[in-house]
Order: sequence, then structure tokens, then C-alpha cells
Amino acid sequence: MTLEVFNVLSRKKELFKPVAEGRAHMYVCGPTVYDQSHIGHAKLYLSMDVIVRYLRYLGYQVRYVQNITDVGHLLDTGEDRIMRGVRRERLEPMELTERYTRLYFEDMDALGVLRPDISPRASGHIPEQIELAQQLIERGHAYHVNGSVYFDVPSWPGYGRLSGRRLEESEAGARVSVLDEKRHPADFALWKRADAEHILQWSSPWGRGYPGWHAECTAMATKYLGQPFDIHGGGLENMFPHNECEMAQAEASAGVPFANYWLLAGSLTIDGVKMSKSLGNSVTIKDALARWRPEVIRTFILSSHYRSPVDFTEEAVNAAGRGWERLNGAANLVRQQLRSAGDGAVDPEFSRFLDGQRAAFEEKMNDDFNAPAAMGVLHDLTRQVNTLLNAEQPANRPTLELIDRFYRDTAGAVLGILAEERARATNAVREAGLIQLLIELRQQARQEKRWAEADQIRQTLRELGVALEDRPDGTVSRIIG
RNA sequence: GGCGACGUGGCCAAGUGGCAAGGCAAGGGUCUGCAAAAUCCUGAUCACCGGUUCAAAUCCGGUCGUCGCCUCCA
Repeated sequence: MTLEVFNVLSRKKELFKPVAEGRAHMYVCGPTVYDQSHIGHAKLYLSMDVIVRYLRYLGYQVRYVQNITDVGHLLDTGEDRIMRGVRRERLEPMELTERYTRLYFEDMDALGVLRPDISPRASGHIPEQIELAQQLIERGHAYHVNGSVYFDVPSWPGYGRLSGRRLEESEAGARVSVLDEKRHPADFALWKRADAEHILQWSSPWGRGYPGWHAECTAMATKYLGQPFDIHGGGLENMFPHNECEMAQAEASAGVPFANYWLLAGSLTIDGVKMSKSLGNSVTIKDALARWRPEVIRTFILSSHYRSPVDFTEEAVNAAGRGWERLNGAANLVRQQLRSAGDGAVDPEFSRFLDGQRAAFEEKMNDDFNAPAAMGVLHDLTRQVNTLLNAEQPANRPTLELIDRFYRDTAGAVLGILAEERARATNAVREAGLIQLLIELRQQARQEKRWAEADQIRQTLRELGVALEDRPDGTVSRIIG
């Protein structure tokens, strides 16, 4: 059983073969840190997170690099976001980007997105970007004009290979007026001359300036991952021009391929339309977290394939949430029963069943990280688990441990949708004790058929977010909402 | 206009040649003091039209519709 990934470069599924046996080097274009992260970022980085997690599950030693774009393209044409942020908050540019870098990590941590192994800042890699531009000039794929350096697109026949675009097809200046100093409208900046009002600028062989649009990703990806490296991830919406330009720069300067596999995630819409500030429909990650727990947001996003577009609607997230409760409820009940389970031998039939389900889970994930199908396997499994947990014969410890292991490995380590146990904090210990006391008081009331009292305890706890469920073998509690 | 993705039951969604996974919602049953949870049962000619094939949601052509991108937001 082997991993196959859909490579955007070839537009088909290919066997994953890393450059170095047992290792996986992966780069993903990170955020520009000028404002709060929104749910679209969550979709992208969550998709990539599960890819990284599964590669690790398979035993690959992963090096995951994701840049932080803190170098603004500060020429204020009225749309520059970093400048806008700087004015809005009256901060130094680096103060602004530092603030939003921290918030970004905070949001990702909250969503259970594992941190990249390296988070290089563009501002910390100016020399590498200058060097890239120099190499391209030396190789005849870039030229210097008035303090700026442009990539000479017509000189590089590979341009367009990723996005499938041909030069003639693009309408020059469709959105932005063409600068006349460029030789060809498709040429793009590697280094830009800085005017006096630019706040962030650096010295270069061509005078004061700042790096071009795509330079940082090329420079940092190859610096930390080598060239070629294994996987370049990102969002489909950046395939052109950003990814295309990155690749052209890298390959034209080094003469070898850039990344072997391009894995691009589908984008996210809200109620059917693109999220944008001007439409006023953006949802920040903090907004979403205020409404749903992180595991539910993950379940929702992972319920469609990473390459597919996702439409974020209240109804869909709620439905995903209820599905998550079923999975998590079963995993939770396994843990609760484990506390009082008796010894015994592993149920051989159930053990075989689990082996089959694990193979099925891996088969789905091996097929281009098909998380929604893998989640389907977990639901099938959960039906059997629930049946076992509700059987007259209580399951024994070794069998429960196997099931627990299964949930932790798949729903937990790979998909990241298992609720964290929060038994560590002292408050949580105290809370668990209080809940247990109430369960016992209610149990007495029930035995004495004082139903009103019993129901009141249950109702009040429910309003506080704790659901009680009476089972033949006792009452269990579940944190809800 | 160009490039690309997509259109599967009320909703979400897997499935790329061989009787259409799974979740949510709905109805019915079991269990239960009640409730909740769980479990069982019930539902789709896969946007439309034409073609290829013994066989198509799946391949080819066309139509309609939705979304994304088209050079400095990375």
C-alpha cells in the first residue's frame, strides 16, 4: 500500500517518491501578516496540516517550512495592506507584522494546526533574494532597469507549465497598468526600486529597494529544503501568477526542477461567494472559534477533499458538528469504560475488525489524502464500537485499549479531531469531582424515585454544558457545545 | 474574452467503467422512569442533451449553471 498524490504539475495522481528515502520536504506559502486570519486561511493550512500529519503517520521524517510574509510591497497605490494596517494601528511596520504573526500562530494553535518546523521571515532573507536576482541576471533570465530587476519571462520557455497558461493568452494589464520599463508585460519584479516613502527598504547592488513579489518563497524554500525538494503546497488561487513565477525563478536560476509535487488546496467561499472585505462577509478564525469548537471546524473542513472548494455555511458546519459528536462520543465512552474495565483477552473478532478498518483508513488516506472518505471509515468503525460498548457483556480492558489506540492514531494524530483530554488542569480535576458528586446525588434520587429532583440536576448541568446519559452500567457525563 | 475547478438523495459529501460510501436532517421500531445517547429499518435512474462500450455518475462532444484565477493581496 503506497501513497499516491495528485500532482498539479502533471494533473494526475503519482506515486509519492521523496528525494531522500524516508524524508519528506515540504514548503507551503504562508500568510501575509497584516490583519487577522480568516476562515479561508483555516481551510488552506488545515488541509496542509493533515497532509503533514499523515506523512508523519506513515513514518516520514518531515521538514515543513512555511514562510511569514512580513515584507510589504509598500508602495502605496491605495491598496497596500501593510501600509493600511500601519496607519490603522499607528504602528511600525515590523511591529504590525509581529503582532499579526503572533495572532496567526495563536489561531493555528487553537485549531490544532501543527506548527511548521521552520517559519522563515521574508525580512530575514533579503540577501538570499538579492542573490537570486543576481543569479538570474547572470544566466540571462533577468534584466536591470532603473534600480529594479525583472524576470525576463519570454526567455524562459518553462513559464506556464504549472498553471497551463500561455503567454499570448494573458491579457496584458488586465488589472494593473503595465509599467513601461518592463520589456514584456508578463515580466515580473525580482527587486523593486524604493522611493523615499517606502518604509521598509534595503541596500542592493541596484540601489535602495525591496524584494519582488515572488522572490521570498523561492529563496527560502530552496535554502531550507534544497532543490529539487518534494512537496510544494498552497492554495489553488495562487497557482497563477505566484506559484508559476516562483517555479520559473527557481528553475531558471538553478537549472534543476524546483519542487517535484505540487499539492494545491481548493478555496473557500462563504454562502457561495468569495470572502472579501468589500463584501463584508469575512469570518475570522476567532469569530468561528467563538461559535464552534476547533474539532468541529476541523471536521467540517476535512469533510470535503482538500482539492475541492468548500462553501462555509452555518448549516453545513452545524451538521459536521453533530457528526463529530457521534465520533467523539464513542471515543470518549471508550475512555470512560476503560477506567473500570476488567481484565481479559483481546476479543479476536474485534481485533481483526480493527485491523481491517485501519487498512481501510490507510487506503483512503493513501489515495491523495482522502480525509472525507477516511472519516467515513471512522464512522463505520464507530457503529461497531457503539454496538460493542452497549452489549450486555462489558468489553474488557485489552479490547478497549485497542480501540482507544485506533482512535488516537487516526482521528487524533492524523485528522486532529479528537477532543483533548483536559484532565491536567487543577480546575478540570475539581470540576470532574463536582460532576461526579452530582451524578451520585442524582443516582440516589433516582433510586428513591424522586424523579423531579433527578431531572433538575440533569437539566441544570445541561444548561452549564454538561450532558448526563444514563446507561445500564451507570451514568456518564459529556461536555457539550 | 482566456485559463482552471465544480454540478451526486432535503443539506454536506466519497466514489473516475461493472449492482451509488459516510454524516446531518426526516419518519418508523428497539432500549429507557423520563430524557439523552446508541442501534435497526425507510430514500438517488449522479445538471441537461448526444456519442463510445456488453456495461458510464465515471470516457468523448455539446448545452446550461456555479465558483476561482487572469501579473505585484502572498
